[in-house]
Amino acid sequence: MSDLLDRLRDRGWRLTAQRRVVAEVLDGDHVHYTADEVHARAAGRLPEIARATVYNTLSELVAIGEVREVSTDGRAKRYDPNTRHTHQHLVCEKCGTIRDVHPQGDPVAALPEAERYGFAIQDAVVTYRGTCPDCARG
Amino acid sequence: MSDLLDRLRDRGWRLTAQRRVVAEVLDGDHVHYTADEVHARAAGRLPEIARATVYNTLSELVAIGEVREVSTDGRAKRYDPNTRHTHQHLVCEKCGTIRDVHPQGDPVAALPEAERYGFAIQDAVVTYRGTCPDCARG
DNA sequence: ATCCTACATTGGACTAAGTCCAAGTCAAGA
DNA sequence: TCTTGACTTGGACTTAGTCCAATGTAGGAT
Repeated sequence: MSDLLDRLRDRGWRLTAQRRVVAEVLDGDHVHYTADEVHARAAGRLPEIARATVYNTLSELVAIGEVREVSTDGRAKRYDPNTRHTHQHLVCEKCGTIRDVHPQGDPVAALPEAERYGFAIQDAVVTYRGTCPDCARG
Repeated sequence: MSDLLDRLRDRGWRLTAQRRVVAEVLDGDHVHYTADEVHARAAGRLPEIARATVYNTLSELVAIGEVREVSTDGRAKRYDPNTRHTHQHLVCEKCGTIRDVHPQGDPVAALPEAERYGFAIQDAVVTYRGTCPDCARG
């Protein structure tokens, strides 16, 4: 985590208490909070933090590539701090749980030239949809 | 298109003027309108149609599998009437244009058992992101 | 150690996308 | 043609997110 703070400082970021707690909240594996969830957790440590600040900070983290924006369900966007290793997502249709997964091969290679319509393709986002073990039991 | 109306009638739908124009708007290839775009086009033919009716009709069409809901960008959902042939989407990052594409192979097969976390996987949604020829020239 | 100031934060108003509901309308079967 | 339950309406409401003027402060300059 402190390495993230270091990277931010290297970029000339002012290290405010607010940015610190947002960065702390976004620490860990399989973390995919919505902006409101980040705000709620950040407010646990720094009660007066404003929603606008959380949105600002998240947008900045996305802009510099430290956090990925994920919109799996057309509802609130989620923020994924794991940008070190490229990965895709596995989502439970019932409860919305998200796991990071690593499929084999390159999905971009599966798209034939004739299907590219002259686009310069940058990447492919894959979302696996299914039912998690907990929901299957329920 | 009238085959869609037939299928709806077979399901016991009341064929109102409103449902008719929504179905007509959603006719064609590479159609991916937002709810508001559907409403605007429908209102061209039936000026008094309410937004709520368009939302209702779209939800029903999605529920019975005649239309697919697509959320590529975390903004408004788009509605895709092409559900006969499974396909994925190619999106231009700049202008938002969407094309239907047909990648080779089954993306679900690319996910190793060890990466499935006990989920029962139903399908995979793939979004190719890139820049379309028009935007590349601009 | 303190001062400055450009950058950051705040909170409240605003927008976009979508949902909900009570009252009115109408498609289609009897 | 009548009836009725399904459908539509429009406006209020919710959720997610953006914007902005006023205020605060991190960190370099002195």
